[in-house]
Amino acid sequence: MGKKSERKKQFIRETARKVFIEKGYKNVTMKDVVEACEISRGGLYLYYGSTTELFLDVLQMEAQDTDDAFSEAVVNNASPADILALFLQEQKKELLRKEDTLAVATYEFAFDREKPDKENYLLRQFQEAVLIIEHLITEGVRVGEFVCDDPHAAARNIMYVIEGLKISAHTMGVTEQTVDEEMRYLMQRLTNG
Amino acid sequence: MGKKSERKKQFIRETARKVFIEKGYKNVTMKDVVEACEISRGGLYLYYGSTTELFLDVLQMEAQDTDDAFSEAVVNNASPADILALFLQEQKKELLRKEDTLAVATYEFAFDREKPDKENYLLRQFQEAVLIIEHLITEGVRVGEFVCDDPHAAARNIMYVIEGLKISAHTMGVTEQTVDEEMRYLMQRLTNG
Amino acid sequence: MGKKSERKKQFIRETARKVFIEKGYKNVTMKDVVEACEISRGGLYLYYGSTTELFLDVLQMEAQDTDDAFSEAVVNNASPADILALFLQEQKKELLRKEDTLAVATYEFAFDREKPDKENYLLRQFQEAVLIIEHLITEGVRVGEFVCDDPHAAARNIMYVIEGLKISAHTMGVTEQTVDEEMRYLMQRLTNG
Amino acid sequence: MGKKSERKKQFIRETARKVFIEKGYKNVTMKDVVEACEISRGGLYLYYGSTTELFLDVLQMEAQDTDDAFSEAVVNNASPADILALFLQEQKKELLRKEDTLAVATYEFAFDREKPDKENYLLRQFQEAVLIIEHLITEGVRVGEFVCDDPHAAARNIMYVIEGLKISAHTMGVTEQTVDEEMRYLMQRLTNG
DNA sequence: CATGAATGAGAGTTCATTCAT
DNA sequence: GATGAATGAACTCTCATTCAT
Repeated sequence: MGKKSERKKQFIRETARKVFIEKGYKNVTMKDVVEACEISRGGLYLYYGSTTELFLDVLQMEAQDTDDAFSEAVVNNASPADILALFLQEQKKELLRKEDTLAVATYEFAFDREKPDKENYLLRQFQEAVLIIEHLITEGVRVGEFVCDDPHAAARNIMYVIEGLKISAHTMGVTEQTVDEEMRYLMQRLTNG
Repeated sequence: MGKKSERKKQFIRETARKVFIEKGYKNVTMKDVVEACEISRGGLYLYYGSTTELFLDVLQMEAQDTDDAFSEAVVNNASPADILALFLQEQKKELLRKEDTLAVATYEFAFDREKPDKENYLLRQFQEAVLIIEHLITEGVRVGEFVCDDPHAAARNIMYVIEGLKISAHTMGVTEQTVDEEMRYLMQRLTNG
Repeated sequence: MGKKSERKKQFIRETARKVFIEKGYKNVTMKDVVEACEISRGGLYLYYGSTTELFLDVLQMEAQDTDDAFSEAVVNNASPADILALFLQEQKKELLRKEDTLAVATYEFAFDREKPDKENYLLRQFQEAVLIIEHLITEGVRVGEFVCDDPHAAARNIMYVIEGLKISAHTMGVTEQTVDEEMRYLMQRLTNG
Repeated sequence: MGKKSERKKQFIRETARKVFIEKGYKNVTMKDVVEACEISRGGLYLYYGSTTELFLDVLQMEAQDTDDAFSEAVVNNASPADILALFLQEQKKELLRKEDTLAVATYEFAFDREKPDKENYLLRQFQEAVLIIEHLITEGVRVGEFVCDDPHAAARNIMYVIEGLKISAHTMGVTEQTVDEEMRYLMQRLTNG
């Protein structure tokens, strides 16, 4: 595949991303993508054989972008507590974003029984986040900002709360106030001891 | 619809429940249900006009059963800490049950745009659970079993952790050990102060 | 079939008549009739095996009623011109009645290829009307009210105009004024010579 | 849709026309058309979304062809009386054609409630015909062929007779002799005065 | 590479008709 | 007689996928 094709593939991927954001995963048909891209049916099949294949590629692209975001955050020279607060703010923003998020599509994809489960994107994201938080807590404890017996357990618990908030945001709804309160709750536990 | 057909409706509902457990929500077609029930195409439509209608009814049945389970638990004369521990054990059991759970179907249903959103089943379940836990914590504080400034916030946090564990169980997987650790973590916070 | 059944059959027939008026012939299903009558599916089949059978019976009932109307009109002792004018007024009223008419259903029925063409209701109605008009014209000529070479041809022509107005009323629409003008046109030809 | 598919659309339209002629309007299903065209189910939907859409297109095609026929007739240099006689002959031929006519389907279509009533095809045809006849009569009066006080009324009356004959032909049947007699009757009135 | 017409499988839905009660 | 649950045939419509150009 030459340079030109790669650009087209990228165009399809990005357009499909919007479609997945709008309609979730299971509701998206190849026809939807064809129409959104304004290309021919056969043209799409040259690049992707199914919506699953497409979504996997979208997900991978997403992962790269997210990794970059993470990196940026960590590169900051701020104190561990500040970075963690920043991280939670990021999560909050993501949580409350109703439009323009792949969250629902990603959940639906994860639910899908007959997908090629090459690697679990959600798991990797989760584990990476736990590692980062754990690291921050450890650092925080070291510099006296945090009090915590078991940084790993604390980090994992934070992530489960965030997961709980995320799924709740998309199923039953959460208010900004609720998220704020939960985030504060998480921080207090680390600072209060 | 007489007595006889009410029994049949129940039969369909229960059979469909198994189908939803097995295939989720979006993957289930009226044909699937027809085949599982071994009735005729038209026969099913006599009772339910769509899988959505069916799922709503399954959900309602589920809610009734669950309510009963809740009641039983609370009726016990055990101490608040014991009841909460029991409750968490129930949640754990539910969490780890991979087969025989409507969890995924329920999530998928909640994601569905264009469903008649009469009342949010998940939200109600969540709020009821928060109330119960809050009550238990308050009681626990009163009898000196728990230490807690803000029982409502604590209760809600517990439920978000459980939600996080639940969705994680169905997307990235959680081990029994992890659940145990999280549950212990939650209890400790209430007892340690 | 006893007295009671005959009454029920009549009830069905009359209810079905309303349904045919409302929905035409082809659009009416046995289900529609069952629902309109508020009887059971099987119950309807005890009396009528199909909508065709039902419509034939409705038509026959209609014919009887219409015959009575005709008789009344003719029994009058008025002059032939008066009776003919009266007849045309009746036709006008029928023509302009948009609701409460079986006209469309009757046409649709006549179009139906696979009906048992026992006897052509429309043809009989038409021929009877021609006979009556012809008779009136002959009488009118005799008493010097009308001038007409060929009463049969004139009568038939009048009926074709009326048929033309009737079908037009239900396909393209006709105004009361148009009908009036046509009716006057028909009468003038008989009186002007 | 390129050139090639326009040809196919035309093929479908023409094939469907035959189906409508044979079975009327309401009896025709998409399946019937698919089978007549010997194409796939989905293939038909590529061109037409419903039998209604199809029929509207058939009707429009028909209108074009008819318009051409009209034009030809009028272009003739014959006398008004000759042209009118020719017109009536055309109508007679159309009237008596039992096979190969869309008349019944067109009536059924006109009866259909819930159709998109963009423009009333029958009405337009009727009004155009009235205009032409009126013009012919006026010309005929001018050149001394016809005697007529009110050409518009006469023209409209002629059309109602023809409508009456047409609907009668398809509901109760008319003989060629009857049509001839009616046509002669119409001409005589214009020539006799 | 790209197109888009074509296919056919399959889901949804409605009803005429039957039959056990 | 009467009921209404049950069946199955028939239709509508949508897409994934292929293939000739």
